Amino acid sequence: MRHDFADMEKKWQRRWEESGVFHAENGSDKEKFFALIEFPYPSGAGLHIGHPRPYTALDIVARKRRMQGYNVLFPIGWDAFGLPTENYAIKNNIHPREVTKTNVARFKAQLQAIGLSFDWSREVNTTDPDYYKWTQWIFLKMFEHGLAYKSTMPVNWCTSCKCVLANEEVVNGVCERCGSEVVRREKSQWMLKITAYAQRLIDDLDTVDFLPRIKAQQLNWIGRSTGAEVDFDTTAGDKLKIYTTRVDTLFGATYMVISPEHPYVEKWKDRIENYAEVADYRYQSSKKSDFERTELAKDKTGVRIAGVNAINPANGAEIPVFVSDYVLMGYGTGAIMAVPGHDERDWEFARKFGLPIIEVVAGGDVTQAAFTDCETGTLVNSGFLDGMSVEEGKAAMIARLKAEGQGHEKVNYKLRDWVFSRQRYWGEPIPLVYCEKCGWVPVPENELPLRLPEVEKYEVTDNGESPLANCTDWVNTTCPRCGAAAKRETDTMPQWAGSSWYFLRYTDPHNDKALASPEALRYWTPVDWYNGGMEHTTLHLLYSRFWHKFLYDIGVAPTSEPYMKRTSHGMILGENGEKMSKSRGNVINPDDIIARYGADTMRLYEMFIGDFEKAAPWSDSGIRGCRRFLDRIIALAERVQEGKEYSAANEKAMHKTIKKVGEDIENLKFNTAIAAMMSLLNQLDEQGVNRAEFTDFITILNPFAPHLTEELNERFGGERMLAATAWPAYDESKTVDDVVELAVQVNGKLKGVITAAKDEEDERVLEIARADEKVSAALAGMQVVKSIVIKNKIVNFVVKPM
RNA sequence: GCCGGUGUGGCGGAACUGGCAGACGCCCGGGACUUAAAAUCCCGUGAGGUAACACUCGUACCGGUUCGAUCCCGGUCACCGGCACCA
Repeated sequence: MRHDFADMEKKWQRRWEESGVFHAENGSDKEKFFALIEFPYPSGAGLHIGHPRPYTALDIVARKRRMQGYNVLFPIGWDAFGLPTENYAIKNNIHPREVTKTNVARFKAQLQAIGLSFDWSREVNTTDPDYYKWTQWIFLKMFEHGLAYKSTMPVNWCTSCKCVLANEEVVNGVCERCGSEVVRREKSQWMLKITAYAQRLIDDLDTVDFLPRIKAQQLNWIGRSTGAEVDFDTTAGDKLKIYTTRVDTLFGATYMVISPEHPYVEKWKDRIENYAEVADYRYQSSKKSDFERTELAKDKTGVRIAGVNAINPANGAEIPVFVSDYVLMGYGTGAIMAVPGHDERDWEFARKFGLPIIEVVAGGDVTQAAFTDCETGTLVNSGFLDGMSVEEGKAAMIARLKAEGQGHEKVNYKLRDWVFSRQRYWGEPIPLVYCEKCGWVPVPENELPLRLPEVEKYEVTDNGESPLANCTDWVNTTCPRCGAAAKRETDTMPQWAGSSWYFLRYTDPHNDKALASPEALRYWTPVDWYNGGMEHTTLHLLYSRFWHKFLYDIGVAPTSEPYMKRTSHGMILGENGEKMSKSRGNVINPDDIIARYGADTMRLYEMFIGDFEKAAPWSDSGIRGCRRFLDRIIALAERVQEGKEYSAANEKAMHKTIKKVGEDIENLKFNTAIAAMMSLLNQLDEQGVNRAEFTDFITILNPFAPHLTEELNERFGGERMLAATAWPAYDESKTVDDVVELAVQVNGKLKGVITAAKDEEDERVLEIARADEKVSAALAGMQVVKSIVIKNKIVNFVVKPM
């Protein structure tokens, strides 16, 4: 029999859509299950072969849960604002809206061809004004609550995109998107105060089921450290506040360093004897990009501030103050005490500038290298701390500083506030108006969405302003508060905005009164299972957790965490084991694969290709094995014996496989689930199969290869679609064998395999084992010192020569 | 440097968290069917060794614990991912 996969697959995709079997139901009293995949950015390149891997995985989970009676929400949408679309639009002179429309249509057709069980009636698009109305609304709420603020600060400026980037978007000093150089620039930006949520973002990780490596990466990114702030008196008559994690080494502080951007450079201007030199150093540093500043890190630079010294509060010593760009303004207080004996950077700096190095923790040789071990050292040369461990020393020093009003404990985070402005066209307009009299005033809620105006050109203006700045009709408005002439904010939001809350919209996507109704949110959220790429761990995943916590705080979201469970998939690599890319010429196009093998085969292969969580190279011959598997099932269908008798062997295999496939799906072990079904096919092929057995088989295969299994089910007169059929139950007692094989070892070396009844008495098992020919040969002339029987598994005779 | 992970046949990968290493698939070899090829089906396939058995070795490397280690412990090496002048 020949199968026209293309027609057959289209037919079932149509049937599913017409029947609405995959529609999630609001207001149901069934138990819900919310499965979520990261909605794609509809790029011009079309769907990548990597997309279907996570999509199919959660599709399998969703299909199975539906068959198990859950009310399943498995939605899809488009994360469609963003630079690539805008750049393409500029280059080809097409409106970004049109580009988006085209790309979405293409993506949609491609996704539908895979047979994913999305509820297409809930499709969302971040560029739809009915959607971004609520993105703007959330921003305004944050503004109201003081979490959105404007700040002039050094920002990452991509020289090619002509756009500000968040720290997260700068990778190794270059733009994550285009790879161009990123420099620092002073700009006035909208910021979101994610740092206010740092501790909660850490703490609540304990309440969710994320892969350990995801939690570890988030913790790392947030970068909490516990230390102390200490005030140093200065000869300028003021106090210089520093942050340190090693207060125990205070006696070893022999100089201070402040960042070039530190405000004291200006504050002390009149006292600094070499101000010109200091100012020049500051200017030189400001010209360096972050990349240069860190890459050239090995060689420390700096300038001593002549005319101001600091007093070490531990011992009253007067110590010099330097400016150096190895101290960053953005972390701690922008100033440090330098303890060259016990900090590598300080040690290098001290060496270069000939500064004293004092050992205050014994255990190393500070003339050779900084001794940074906190576990083993004992404090020395430290007055009242002498003899203490590092930990004891910290506590004692903090107590004393507190008593003297010179310092206190302090927790710091590496996490910075989120730079939220983009000088670009294709993003959500920031709904604020600047009035000379009233300052920043929100656009009234009833005027949302604040739509993107039509403009002629999307290019950034030469001075780095958003293209919206040229749109004077739109920019010039009146103040919502006082009615005076005012100007709109012309920056737009970053791509991360729309994706920070999209999953909430799915619960009630057409609501025009709220981002979603409280009932829908209460029923559907949190997301039960969210799968996505590791590359989003510190960006999207953290941002959306932050937004969700805020929505929780203002009573919109019912839970403080958005996602109960987060898993991650590995990339699909090219056949040569390298990352797929046009330049490497190893790109596989999903359209071609579907045309050649069918969607079921592609689904199956992407699940069989390897460990779901790890990267795996594509293999053209590997996928043929999966197609062969389906062909063999079609062949087996021809040989189904109506009314074939009950077969104990088949029954056992069935129950075992149903159990294994069910469990493997829940554990992301799709590869072994498929292997188990391949084994089952081998068994049924040999033993013959009756209709009931065959039906159970295609039912558990249905989530993996939904089209073919529906077709076969229909051919066998199945009354309803497999998609609407119950997931088969298994009988635990029928998954266990009543006769088991045991390996028999002599001194740990395998000598033979015996069969015995399950849970057979140890004595009897030993008897059978001794009777085995090879075993008895191995035991001949030996004295058995010990006999070990592990139930249903193994027998081991420990022997020595007689 | 810090954090996380990985290392198993020619290849992708299995192995109930201490119990027959290599499931399942790919590739490859042999055979059947065919005028022939493709497709399909059957057999074989970790390495050494043997006429065939036997036997020996084998989960990156070295050592340890154990009746028994891919799994646990100590050390070494290699690779991948994240962070990184964060005091």
